[in-house]
This record gives sequence, structure tokens and C-alpha cells, in this order.
Amino acid sequence: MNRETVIGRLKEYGLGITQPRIEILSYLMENHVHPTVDVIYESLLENNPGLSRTTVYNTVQLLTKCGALRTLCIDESHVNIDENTMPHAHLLCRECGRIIDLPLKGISVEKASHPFTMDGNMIEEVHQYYRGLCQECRNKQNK
Amino acid sequence: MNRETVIGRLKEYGLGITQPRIEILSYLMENHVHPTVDVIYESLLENNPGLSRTTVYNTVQLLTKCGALRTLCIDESHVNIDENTMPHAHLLCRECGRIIDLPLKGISVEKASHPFTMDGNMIEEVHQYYRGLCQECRNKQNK
DNA sequence: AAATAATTTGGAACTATTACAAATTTATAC
DNA sequence: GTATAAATTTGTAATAGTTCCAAATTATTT
Ligand SMILES: [Mn+2]
Ligand SMILES: [Mn+2]
Ligand SMILES: [Zn+2]
Ligand SMILES: [Zn+2]
Repeated sequence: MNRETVIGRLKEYGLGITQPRIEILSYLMENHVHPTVDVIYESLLENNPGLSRTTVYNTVQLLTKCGALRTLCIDESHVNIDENTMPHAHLLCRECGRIIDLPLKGISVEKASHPFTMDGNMIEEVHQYYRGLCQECRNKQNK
Repeated sequence: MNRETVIGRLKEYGLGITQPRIEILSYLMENHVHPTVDVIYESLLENNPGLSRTTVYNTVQLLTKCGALRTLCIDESHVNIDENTMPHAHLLCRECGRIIDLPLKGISVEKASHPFTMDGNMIEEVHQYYRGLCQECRNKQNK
């Protein structure tokens, strides 16, 4: 991912420009795979010896807080990071473990993008996820 | 909750009848509050000295596996237990921390109750949750 | 009641995440 | 560009939810 693009993104959110932040955001913008913090850390470690796991945690938290990322709560053992902040649904495949993007159901993307009221409650975040078997794994099993 | 009813429920699922299981399931059938394992444990401890936290974990896992309970993944720091196995949505209020039941959106309860296919994927569990402010907390804030 | 099987217990282990103080890097002022 | 101040990173320790496991207990079968 273009270094200038990533720096621009950090500036958009009024964040300081640092090497670890560039690396982490860069990774997320290139790899759309809902990685865990540890996956990000291990992946970056090769080219960034000395990177701290804590920095990845801090940075992910920072980027989430300012709305540049979303954290997914699907697998109870850990959080997954999503760089796509447009509202959408997810499928966690019990076979391959992947988290696959799916369209939102029953609510428009526009509506889900901003707070709205529902039965007197103020809804600020919409999350939809499924568990099951992804198409690929289904095909493999039926072979 | 009637002891016989609870024992009946355990038998339905082909599970052994034991004191801890009766206590735990009983608690869940009376208190519809999406408790954490720790809340269940602490609540039961008063009248059940010697109860082990591990037993609560084991029992919740067992009951979930056989479909008598659902575990919710909304708050990333812990799991919440839901005794209501009918598919429905949830709101986690950022103010009071409660998890409130809401109707499912965009998919019927009947359809969500059994596996179905969607874009070639096999969907086995449907989860919908929101984060925001519950009605009560909104009213308090506007006072 | 004895034997067997299932369950519970409690303490240790595991693991994702957070806290924190010292070291380093980045931004600002000159 | 250098000095200074501010922000960030690092590494280690602490925290907390959950799982593991072997010994003890309880439930079931004979
Ligand atoms: Mn996604
Ligand atoms: Mn519920
Ligand atoms: Zn799969
Ligand atoms: Zn509330």
C-alpha cells in the first residue's frame, strides 16, 4: 500500500505519524482478512524486528476509537479486526475458521451507518454475524 | 422454579441429574438477565457453599452443546448466557451495561431456527446485536 | 450394599488483553 | 539543523476469563 496514502489516512484522523502506525494501518489496508491482533503482530514482525505486541494493541485501539477500524466480536476467544468500516454482516466458518463478508439483512447500509432509534433505544452500532459452513467448505465436504 | 420442571428439562436432553445442574439450570430459568458465568457462580454460592466455578463452566458448556442454552458474544471481555433459545436480537447498553432482548430483523424466527443456505453458505446460527443506549438510560440523560 | 460410571472440585495452567514506567521517537521552537 | 518538549513505543508484569487435570465425591447399576 502506498506510503503516502496511509500517512494521509492517519492525518485525516488527526493522529501522529509514526513508523509502527504506518506499518499496522498499511497491513490492514492490504490484507482484508479480519486478522487478530496477534496475526498482525506476527506478520509485521518479520520486517519490523523490535515491534511490540503492546504497540499493535495500542494502535488498533486508537484506530478503532477514532472510527478507522471496527473490532468484531464473533469468536469468543479473541477479537478480529475489520478495516472495512461500512456496515456489513459476517460468517464465521466452523470448518476453515475464516470470517467472510456478507451483506447486511433487514437494515440498509445508510441507516446502519449512523445512530438511529428503535423502540425508544438509540442504536449506535449494528452487528450481524452467522456461524456455519462457508460455500468452499461445503463443496469440499460434498466431494 | 419447580424442581421437577428443571429435572424434566435435564432428562429431555438426556443429561444426568445432579444437584449442581439443577441449581444452575434453575437459576437460568428464573433469571432472564443474560448473566456471565461468574454472576451465576456468585449468585448460587450463597445457598450452595462448595460449588466450584469450574462446575458452572462445565455445565454451561454442556447445556450449550446440547442446545438448551445460547452463549452470546457481544462484550469482548466475557461470554453472556441466554436461556432463551428462540432466535432474537440484543442491545448492549453502553450506559447501564444491560443486554436487552429485541426482535430479529430481516429474517423470520422460523427460518433462523434451523440451518438454511444463503449465497451457497450453510447458515447454522444467526446473531444480531446492537450497541447503544437503552430507552431507560436515554430518558435519564434527557432529564 | 458393593461396584462402576459419571460428575464435581480446587488448584494450576493458559491466553488474550491491559497497566505502567523507562526508553525512544516525533513534533515543535528556536 | 539542533535543542526541547511532547507523544509514542517498548518490555515486562499484572489481570481476568477460561480450560486442564487428577483426586475426591456423587449418582447409577448390579
Ligand atoms: Mn468484514
Ligand atoms: Mn436474549
Ligand atoms: Zn470454510
Ligand atoms: Zn441502559
